[in-house]
Amino acid sequence: EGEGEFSFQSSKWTPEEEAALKAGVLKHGTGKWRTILSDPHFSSVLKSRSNVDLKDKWRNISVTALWGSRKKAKLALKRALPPPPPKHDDDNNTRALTSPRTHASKKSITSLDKIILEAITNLKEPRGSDRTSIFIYVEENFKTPPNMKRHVAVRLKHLSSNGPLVKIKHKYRFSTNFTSAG
Amino acid sequence: EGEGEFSFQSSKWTPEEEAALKAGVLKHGTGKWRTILSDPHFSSVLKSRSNVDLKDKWRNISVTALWGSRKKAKLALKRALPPPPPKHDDDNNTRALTSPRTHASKKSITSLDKIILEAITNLKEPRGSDRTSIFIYVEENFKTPPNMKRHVAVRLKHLSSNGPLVKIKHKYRFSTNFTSAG
DNA sequence: CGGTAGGGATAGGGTTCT
DNA sequence: TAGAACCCTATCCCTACC
Repeated sequence: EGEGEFSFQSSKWTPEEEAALKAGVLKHGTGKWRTILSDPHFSSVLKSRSNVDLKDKWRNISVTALWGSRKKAKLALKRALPPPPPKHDDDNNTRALTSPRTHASKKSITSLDKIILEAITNLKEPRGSDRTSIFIYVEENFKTPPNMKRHVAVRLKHLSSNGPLVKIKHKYRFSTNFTSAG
Repeated sequence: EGEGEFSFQSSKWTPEEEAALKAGVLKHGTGKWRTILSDPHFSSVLKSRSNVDLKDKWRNISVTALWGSRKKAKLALKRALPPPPPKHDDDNNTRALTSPRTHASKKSITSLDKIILEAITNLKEPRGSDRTSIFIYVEENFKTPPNMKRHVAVRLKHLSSNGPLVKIKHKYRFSTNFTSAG
């Protein structure tokens, strides 16, 4: 077909299909797309989908689930960092789906408190940064032990109770942000 | 708090770049953004643009130059269909009945006059809908033959001269809108 | 080319900036 | 309000690999 003029077949996933996919992954595991499709329990709902469709959709679901809290932090990071080099052709959307740059350049943690201050400074959020943004910043920029969040939370509490940080309570939000006192 | 922020170089498209884009579309067709970028004939001029940039720019060009009122029609459509259906699908063929936006669900044309009236009704434009809005509505919601516009124009003329439609002439515009008489 | 993984491309809705 | 540039997400495509 040489034309293809106005023919799309963009078929959005229905909630039913998505539920079937999730159930299928629960039952058969990820990476078993053809198996899920062949399962008579899901095949009726998913009959218009291919195994590749399932794989792609599962990827999307996973990515967006991961991002719930990351998105805000990433946006803040983006704001805080100077504009990237003169926009080359790999500067399109696809990078968002891959791992954030290279983790090879992460520094080792030396002083957690200094790192926290660095995060808040670099995030440059006008109304301070909340815990999650700080977590993400640290995670993205340093080699972190598995219990980093707890350590950071402890230090945040300490730094704000008798240190250089100030807690900001918002009228319209439930989260508490942190900012420098000085 | 006025911090000297980071100005993003809003790289405006130069006439050369725009010409290269148009030539590229002529040569490779729309939707071949990466191909256009890879074409040595255009890559030098467009080297600071991404495939997504090309797509976006082409959309801007098309909206303003070719289809001035396509946007208006789309906005009207959006206005007209605000409450996405209460999610109420039959078991027969969910995909065909949901999401009027998917082109896969276009109905076959049976009665053009009825379709025209449906368009005007659903577009819900307070001052009636002009030809182009109606064209777009039909194009978006039905499988159309290539000469749909001419057919619709003929029926519009007929329906307004001795039918249920009323032509509205505007003081400040040159276009003529149509609305139901009843 | 049967199936999967992952990079990549595209369309279209949104957002930001002016 | 509008237009241009740009961002975000969902979907689909391509290729390497086994």
